[in-house]
Amino acid sequence: MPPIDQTADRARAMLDAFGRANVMAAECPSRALLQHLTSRWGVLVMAALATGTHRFAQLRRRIGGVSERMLAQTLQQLERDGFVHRHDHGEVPPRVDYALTPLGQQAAGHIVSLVGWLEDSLPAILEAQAAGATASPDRSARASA
Amino acid sequence: MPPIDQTADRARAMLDAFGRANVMAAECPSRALLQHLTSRWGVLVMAALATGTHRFAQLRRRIGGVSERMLAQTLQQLERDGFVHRHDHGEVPPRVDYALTPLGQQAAGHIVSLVGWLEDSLPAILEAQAAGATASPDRSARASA
DNA sequence: CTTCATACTAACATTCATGTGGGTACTTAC
DNA sequence: GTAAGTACCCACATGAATGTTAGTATGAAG
Repeated sequence: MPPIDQTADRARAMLDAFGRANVMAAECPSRALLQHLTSRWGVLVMAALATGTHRFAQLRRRIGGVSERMLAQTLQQLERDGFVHRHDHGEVPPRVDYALTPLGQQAAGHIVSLVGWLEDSLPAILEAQAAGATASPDRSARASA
Repeated sequence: MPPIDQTADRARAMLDAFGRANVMAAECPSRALLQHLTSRWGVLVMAALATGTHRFAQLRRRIGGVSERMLAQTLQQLERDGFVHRHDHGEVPPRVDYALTPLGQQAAGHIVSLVGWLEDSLPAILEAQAAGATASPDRSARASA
């Protein structure tokens, strides 16, 4: 094997830094965006908002396990990225609505399809895990040899 | 507003814990799976493997910024979950191939569509961010009032 | 009058994720 | 002989992520 492989990989990363976005390149802005969308709470917020406008407390109840701090932080992040729109009614007691922007709706579409697939396939996945677990006794093969 | 809203939210989470998977429920197994798939390196590994079988070092070069430790850890996680298949040729020097399982291919499909959309939409997203940043001078509205 | 709810922020504590450096057993290239 | 490549693991250290608690101004419900 010539070093062509390695060189090609590096060249590809370089090229993409220019004209086209590439999440595989660490410095590409798309990498950060992806991480926000796929962050622990980011995915769930996007999925929740995909079903329509929500208020803060409503999201908090909907998404099991989020703390106020994390929800607020995640929403701000997604707002900065342009995926979520925040509408403050300026009333008191506070009333704020969160909704997806057009871009957010597109992103959310892909996210819900992943999440939906996961939920639908859970049984199959758990089966596969169980089957795989019993069929992999070669974990210590190297140590014993 | 009656407390029906809150009760309904809780009831929904409870219900889903039984028959149907729901990522919104913190204890649902699907939540953990989702986090593995959408983890910092998990998404990228899945996306990389979606283009075919790779060797360890090949993945490491492809995915900008991964350390060996994280790549190994991520691959093991995905293998345990049943999304990735590891084939050790048992040769020396070591030679190990990583590929997606059928389930992994399905999951990867959704992931690449998200990633692909992100890469294609990056310009539009950056524009939206810039536009939104200039149009939101009401950050200190509450403090000044 | 007390409590709860709203939508947060700030400070502090902690846990988890991640990076770093070193090591293994062996082969190939220089 | 020396350096590099392979596919990792282990111990240690650090930083980022997350949780916890307290607090704000106000209205509605009990």
